[in-house]
Amino acid sequence: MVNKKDEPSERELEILQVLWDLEPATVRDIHEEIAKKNNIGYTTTLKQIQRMFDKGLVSRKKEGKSHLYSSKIGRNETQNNLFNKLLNTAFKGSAMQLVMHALGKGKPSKEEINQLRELLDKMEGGKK
Amino acid sequence: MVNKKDEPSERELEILQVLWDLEPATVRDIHEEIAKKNNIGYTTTLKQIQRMFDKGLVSRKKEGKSHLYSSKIGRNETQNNLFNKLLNTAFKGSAMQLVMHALGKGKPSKEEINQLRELLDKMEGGKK
DNA sequence: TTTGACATACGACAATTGTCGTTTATATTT
DNA sequence: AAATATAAACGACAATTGTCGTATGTCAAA
Repeated sequence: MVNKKDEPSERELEILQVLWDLEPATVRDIHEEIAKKNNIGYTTTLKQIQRMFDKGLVSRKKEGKSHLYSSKIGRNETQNNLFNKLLNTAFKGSAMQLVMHALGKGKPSKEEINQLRELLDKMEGGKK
Repeated sequence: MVNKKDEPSERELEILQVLWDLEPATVRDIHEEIAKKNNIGYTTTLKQIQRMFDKGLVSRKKEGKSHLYSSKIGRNETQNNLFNKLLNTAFKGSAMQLVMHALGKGKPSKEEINQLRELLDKMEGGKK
């Protein structure tokens, strides 16, 4: 079981996001959240979640007549995977370039800028 | 009618990367580059590129018996799209969080750190 | 001009994804 | 218990993607 490379699809990602905030949650919970931004039916969400269960992306536990779902992969782990993918596919592996890009886009507040400076200081300190 | 999104697929991205470096390039050129990392046949790459042409992702021009392809979307534009997607799907829109993440991963050299400091200074300046 | 060697065109097929409609099971309310 | 409301299970279907195999077109050497 080396590289299972189980990347969640677009919609699965959306569901995971909701789950990370609400878990454990019912399909209804999740669907209502998803439906705020997407005009899709309940059974569509249900199906997606069931497939995610089949794939092992989420776990569940019976509760009354419904199920309570939880994610089996963490937000952080997923961030890592997706980040690395982006890094390698579009930024040729240059994290610096990505950082620059990110800074260029999001306009950090003064506070955040200082926060970043601190981080830089810390990095420099702990190195060499 | 499932999805009419205009984002390159995984393999298409790979092809675009090669194109951005080599364009204009023949299918053979591209394939040989792709084949260094993937064990796939020539016609597979050809098919992908043809589909990309049909979708308008690349342009081409006849040259002898083959075609010379060029990308119709830029590297930067694509970086932007993918970056934004990542930002919104996995990082809840927090560019700062993403920056931190990136810094945590790719150990910047001292020079790069200083380069970043400069960028921060500049940003702060232009922000009153 | 016939023959290779390539390039493109075309069509197929399985897996994945997004989306539903329909049926079945189960809890809740009369 | 019968009726009602919900949730889950199933099964379909079309589009997309990754992968090829085969057929066809074409340029250039024998």
